Amino acid sequence: MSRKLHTELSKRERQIMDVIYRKKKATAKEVMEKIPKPPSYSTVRKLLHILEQKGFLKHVQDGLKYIYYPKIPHKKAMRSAVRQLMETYFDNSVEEAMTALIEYDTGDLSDKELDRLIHIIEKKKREDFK
Amino acid sequence: MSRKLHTELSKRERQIMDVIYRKKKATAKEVMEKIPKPPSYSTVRKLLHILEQKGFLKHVQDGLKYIYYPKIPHKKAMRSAVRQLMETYFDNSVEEAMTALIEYDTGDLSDKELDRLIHIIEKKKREDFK
DNA sequence: TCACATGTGCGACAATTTTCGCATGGTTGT
DNA sequence: ACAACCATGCGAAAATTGTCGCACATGTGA
Repeated sequence: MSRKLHTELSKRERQIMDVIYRKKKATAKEVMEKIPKPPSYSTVRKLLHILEQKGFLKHVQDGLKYIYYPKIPHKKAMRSAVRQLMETYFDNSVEEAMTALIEYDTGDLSDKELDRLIHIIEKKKREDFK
Repeated sequence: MSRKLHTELSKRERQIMDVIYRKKKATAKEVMEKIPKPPSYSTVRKLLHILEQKGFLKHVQDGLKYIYYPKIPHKKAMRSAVRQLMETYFDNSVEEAMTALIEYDTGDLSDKELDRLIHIIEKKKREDFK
């Protein structure tokens, strides 16, 4: 049932899913506000409805309105997106992806955080020994 | 001219671009073979043509056939994809992304490579001092 | 209780995407 | 020279996606 999030959605559908994964949850109104070149409220609602039918979203009623949540959990969707990216741009090389990530840094990676990253890697090293 | 690769393509178009970024270059036939639930050869060629018109691909003639290349260079497209992923799933936290990456590792990250990663980070640390 | 604001559901139309088949043209081997 | 093969280009139809407006429901406050 859990279809392929990253190859089976249309343009608008993906934009909406992205918003919801970013915000963790959202109402139709919020989605509309976050979408590039937003269509009408009506349209956004329709798309949300369709995404729910397709099994990518679920909703909870909150007073009058619906709050939409991803049906595929954040972590699982993230993993699938990472795999997709790794395959497409990094030929599955973790090292290359790492390097790109460090370069991605927009200047807010503090010294302390860099140290923490080193720790993470060292921990991984030790784990691999077992 | 260089449109937004990751929000402005249709489903099939993205599938095709993904194949080409993976393989660095490809003929219509190769693309067809790599695509999920492939349509006819004819269709793939048409899509390639459209993508070229839209400015996402260019081709070079090789004897009879066309070899397609991405017009937006691999590195630039990669950065844009990484940014997109970082925003959607990691709230722009490099540290969290790192952790996910290390977990992604399927066991082929050798000790030596882990050391190299540490070096990369330390280099970054030193650079930041300037 | 009645206007009003804020929601949803749905049907119908518009636009875009996706598909394919057919015409055509260059290459190769005989 | 001419099949047979491989490739491209293009037009038109089918399928999907995207859009919106209208009808209806619920909560709110004068």
